Parts: sequence; structure tokens; C-alpha cells
Amino acid sequence: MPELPEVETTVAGIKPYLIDTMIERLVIRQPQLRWPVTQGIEDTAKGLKIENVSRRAKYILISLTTGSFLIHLGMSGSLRLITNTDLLKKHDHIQMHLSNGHVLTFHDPRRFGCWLWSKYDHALLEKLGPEPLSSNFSGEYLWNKARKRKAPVKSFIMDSRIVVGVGNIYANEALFESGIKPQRRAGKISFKRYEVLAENIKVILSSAIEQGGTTLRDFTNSKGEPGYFEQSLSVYGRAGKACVKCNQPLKEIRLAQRSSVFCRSCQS
DNA sequence: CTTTCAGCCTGACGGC
DNA sequence: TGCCGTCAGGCTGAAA
Repeated sequence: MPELPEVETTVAGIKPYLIDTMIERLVIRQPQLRWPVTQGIEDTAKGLKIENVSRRAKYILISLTTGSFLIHLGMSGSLRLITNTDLLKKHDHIQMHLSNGHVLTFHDPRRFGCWLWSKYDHALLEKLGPEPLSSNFSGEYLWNKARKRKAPVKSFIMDSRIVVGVGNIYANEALFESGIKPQRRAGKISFKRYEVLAENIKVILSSAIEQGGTTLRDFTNSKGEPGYFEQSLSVYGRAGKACVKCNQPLKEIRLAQRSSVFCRSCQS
């Protein structure tokens, strides 16, 4: 599933092909995504120039002269650039034909993603916390926000109002690296441990982005996916297997309906 | 205010 | 072989 590094890599991959090009045609084949695709955007978008492509949290923003598209890849979404003559795949829901001959194609089997239009600011971006890789995000910030919070620390760091872009995989990994048990209450964790945790979140996310960047050769291929999924994960998906640090079997529990894997002796 | 939980979907997988 | 049930998961917004 696309986590923040995949989104970042996607933006970097498509941006050079989109910037300063004109939208010749927008085709919506399946408007029923997580939210219905904004009605009438085929007409709205026609003939407009793409001014910028950026990322906020796991949202992709395509800025035009009169507004912007807000795209989320959900669980199974991807964007790829193809040409007019390429065959459509099943679940290719939206296509944006550009004046340079490229066709930006939104593919999403589970349809948890979205493609919305807004003239001004998108409401979905309003309540978001800081970017994890920005200087606004630190151990001190986390510690302050955690005062009196009873929620498990894993739910806390996955709350987009606290910090954006920490999905289930990276939450599991960062807590393991930091030696913090996922179910520990957020308000009961020391300042010092939050400094370690914030640093680990930054290191893990930025190294994943780096891997994505290095494996990304040509985004105009048929896959449309950054190919760095082979990165080694210490705990996620390894329940019952040996801890990479102490060899004890990893334990799996569910927190807020999400699979949480940790080591009972390395994390406390 | 904080926290929990339903719901949106399809594909993969295990059991029979 | 194929059918069926279960699960996975990001995120929002309603409910508690």
C-alpha cells in the first residue's frame, strides 16, 4: 500500500512530465472512489496549464491556474504515465491527457483513493499535523502533544492530526527501532524516548524515500510503482518469526483494528 | 475534549 | 476446480 515514501516518489516521478503542460482532456471512467469524483471536472480542467505538482501528507496536489486536484492513492492506488496507444488495464479509473502526449493514469482496484477538485483550499488538508521530515516535528513536539493522552502510542503517532504520513508499516518499524511497546499509553512515555522515536521516524521514512529514488528509473513504464518494496522490514509482516535483535518470536496484537507486531523483550 | 468504530472496496488466500 | 468466507488496510466522520 502506498505509504508516504511511495507518494513522495510518485510525485518526483510524474512532476517533470506534468509541469507547464496543458490538460487536453480528462476522462473519468469510474467516478465512484472513496468519495465521488468532483462532478464536472472534465470541463473545468480542459485547456488548463499545470503549474505545480506537490505532496502534503499522503495527498498529491496538482495545481492548475484556477484550482487544484487533490489525489489520494488509498490502499491500492497508483499513478503512471502512458501514451495514447497503450492498452488500458482493469481499474484504470481516470486518465488525464496532456499536450505533450503523456497520459497520466489513475489505477485503483480497491477504490479507497480519491480525485477531488477545489478552487481554493481543500478541506481535507485543514486539520493535518506537521510533516514528519520537517523541523516542526521533533521529540519535544510529540512529548508536548502526548500530555494526558491515554491512547496507545502507536495510534497516537498514526493520528494525522498529530503527525502525517506515518502509516501502519512505518509505525510498527519505528516503535521497534525505538524499543517502545506499541500499546504503551502515549502520555506515559518520557521526553527522552520521544526524542528517539521522532528521530527513528525521520530516519526510516527518509531512507525509504531514498531507496525509492534510487530504484526509480523511468516513471513512464507500465508499472507506475516505485520498486523499493524489497526493503527489509524488521517486524511488519513477521509475526511469529524471530526478532532480528534477540531471536525471540515476535508477537502480534491488534490496536485500533490494525495489526501491530513487536518484540516482547526488546520493546517496553 | 478524547477515543472508538463503521464503512468504503477488491483481490488474495485458505478450507472444503 | 470453484465457491465462499475472511482478511487486509488509510482515512474520515459519526458515535460514545
